[in-house]
Amino acid sequence: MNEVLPQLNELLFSSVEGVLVESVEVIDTVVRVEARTTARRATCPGCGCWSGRIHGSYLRFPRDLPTAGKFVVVSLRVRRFVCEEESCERMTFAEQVRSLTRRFGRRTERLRSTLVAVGLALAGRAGARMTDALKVPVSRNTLLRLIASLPDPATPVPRVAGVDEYTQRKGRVYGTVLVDVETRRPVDLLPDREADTLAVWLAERPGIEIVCRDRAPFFAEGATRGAPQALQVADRWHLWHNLGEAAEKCVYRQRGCLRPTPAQPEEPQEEAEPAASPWPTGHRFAERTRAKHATIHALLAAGHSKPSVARQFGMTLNTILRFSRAATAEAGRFAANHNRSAPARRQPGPLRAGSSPTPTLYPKATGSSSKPSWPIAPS
DNA sequence: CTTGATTCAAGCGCATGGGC
DNA sequence: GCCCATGCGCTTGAATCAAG
Repeated sequence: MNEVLPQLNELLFSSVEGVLVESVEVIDTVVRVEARTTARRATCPGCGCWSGRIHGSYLRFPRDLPTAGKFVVVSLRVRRFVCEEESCERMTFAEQVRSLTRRFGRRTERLRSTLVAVGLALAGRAGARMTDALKVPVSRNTLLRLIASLPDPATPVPRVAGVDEYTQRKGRVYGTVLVDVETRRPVDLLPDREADTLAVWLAERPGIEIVCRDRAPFFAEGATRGAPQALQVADRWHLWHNLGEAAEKCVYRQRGCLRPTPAQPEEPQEEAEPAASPWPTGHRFAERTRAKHATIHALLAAGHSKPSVARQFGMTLNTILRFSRAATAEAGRFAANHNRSAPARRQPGPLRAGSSPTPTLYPKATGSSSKPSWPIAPS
């Protein structure tokens, strides 16, 4: 056996210095490797000083990469050293084996890097299934945590920066996502969607030549202040989105010109009333708006004031007024979008530096509503 | 110097809830 | 049904202290 151990040592820890294999035992599906550290000294993680004064030792059981399809557990005896530096806060410290262990680590570094590679390639659930096949099973949460703990990769300053908002919790918490439009890769995430935050981020990257954004006033202001040298353009998605909304509302306004479909004699007639709504039954948005409309009317009927209802819903008073005047939720919804056409609005389209849409048309992120739709220019 | 007991904190798996 | 964030409780390593 003594002749085999050096070969096992070379096989199992060829890239690890300071570890000596003492025995290898196979129990069913588990390979248990007993090993110990051999270094005479270790550096204190607190002060960085070397110490050779041993305080004690204990066993650690880091999981390792599988061997021949069997789970491998290393029974590693590590020592605790006494830190002899008087100014150091630590009295003792445990030694770590470079490229094998880390503080609080329950896996060897090579197993950790393998799991990171699986996580990066397959992400949570698929990655977890793959680790089962690789005989190193971990949960999907563990893979995601490993990826999250990686340092952020260095990203070059984009020439064309895409700016849009994202939601951490829909209707409540919004942030800003920045994308390199040319490589189509995300560059950074900002914790909010404030003009100041975006302006600071852009000002730190003077190489940006074009800012591609939606028409939110806080993005317009942030881009104008932070990257005055950059050309600001509207992104394609919002142009199509605005166009689609405009077409939808135009058709709705002219619905009176549409000839009614001849009633089919065999179909039940009681369905005629719900069909008057442009929203499909069961649609989440439609049901939510109908419920909101009914609740607002109920509260007003119960004697609550409109400002009080507005506070309870986290809406502006104008929105409550529109709902209170509307006989149906559908009327309230479209009144909410169409009755605001009094001030002149800009058409969607390329935006020059310094230009910004009318700020009052886009409510601030107050944590009360979901992302509002953009107002449409009057036809 | 060694050993054992104790406490604290990090790592981990699981359950749950919200959003889509 | 899937994805993701979050919280909870358990396990285990780190750190400290006391006793032999």
